[in-house]
Amino acid sequence: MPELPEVETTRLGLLPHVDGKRIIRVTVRDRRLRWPIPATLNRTLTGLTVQDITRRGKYLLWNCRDQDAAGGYLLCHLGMSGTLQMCDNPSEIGKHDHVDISLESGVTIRFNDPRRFGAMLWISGPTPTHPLLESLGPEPLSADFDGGVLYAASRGREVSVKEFIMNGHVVVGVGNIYASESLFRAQIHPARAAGRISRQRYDVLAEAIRATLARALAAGGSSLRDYVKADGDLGYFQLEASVYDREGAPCRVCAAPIRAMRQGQRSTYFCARCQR
DNA sequence: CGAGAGTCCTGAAGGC
DNA sequence: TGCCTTCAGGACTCTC
Repeated sequence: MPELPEVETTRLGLLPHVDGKRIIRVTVRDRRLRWPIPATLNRTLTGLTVQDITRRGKYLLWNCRDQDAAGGYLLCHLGMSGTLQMCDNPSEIGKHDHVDISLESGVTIRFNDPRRFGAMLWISGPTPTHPLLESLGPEPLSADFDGGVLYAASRGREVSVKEFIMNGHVVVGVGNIYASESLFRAQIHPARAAGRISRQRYDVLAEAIRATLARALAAGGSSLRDYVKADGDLGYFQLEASVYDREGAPCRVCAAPIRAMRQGQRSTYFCARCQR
């Protein structure tokens, strides 16, 4: 379940292997993802050089150009089970190996996605303009993100603060795990209505989100199950969760049992004593 | 516009 | 051992 730190870790892992390299072939074995992979992807990408990979939220954007700077962006989303990694043995095809991107250097990058919640789309043109990217909120680790942003966006909203911060139109990259962890750090009860939280508390929450994501990023991306880094090493990091998946276990601060509940079809974990 | 539910999918885990 | 059910999760899409 890649969250933002895992996506960023993937980006950083791939970059040195693809930056400035020419694509010689794209093999699409199974077009079925969140949306169908464009049938023309191989024809579109072959011959282009990867100029850069950037990230917007959990979307990776491969800037691919020819010598006249024509081209566009390959948009990738890992969904919840997708991996983009260096492929040591491209002749060995495994289950759910959807796409191979072969570079002139001999490197092959493989996209595998068992649950097919991921995406691989093509954006033609000089800028990464796409409906999926249009109304996204700020990057949580950028200077554009602070308590003021959360406060302003939350006025009049009855939705719970936990669902609010998971909304990509409010702030990008806060998934289910880090939403619970950030709220614990900020000592805010996850069921509290977003519109009834003070500016001061949003300052604390914004900092908690930033710190939680930055810590996970520094640890090399986290996952609790099946995440694998771009270079193929297991991305498990034993950065311990404060509340996530710890129902019944003692709060690391006050020892009260961690509680679980459902919010918007998602599991939430919290300490009823620490979080108000 | 906001809120809430539905949807896609596979694999792991739990119950019997 | 094996089948069946449930759950997990990102985020778009639909309905009210």
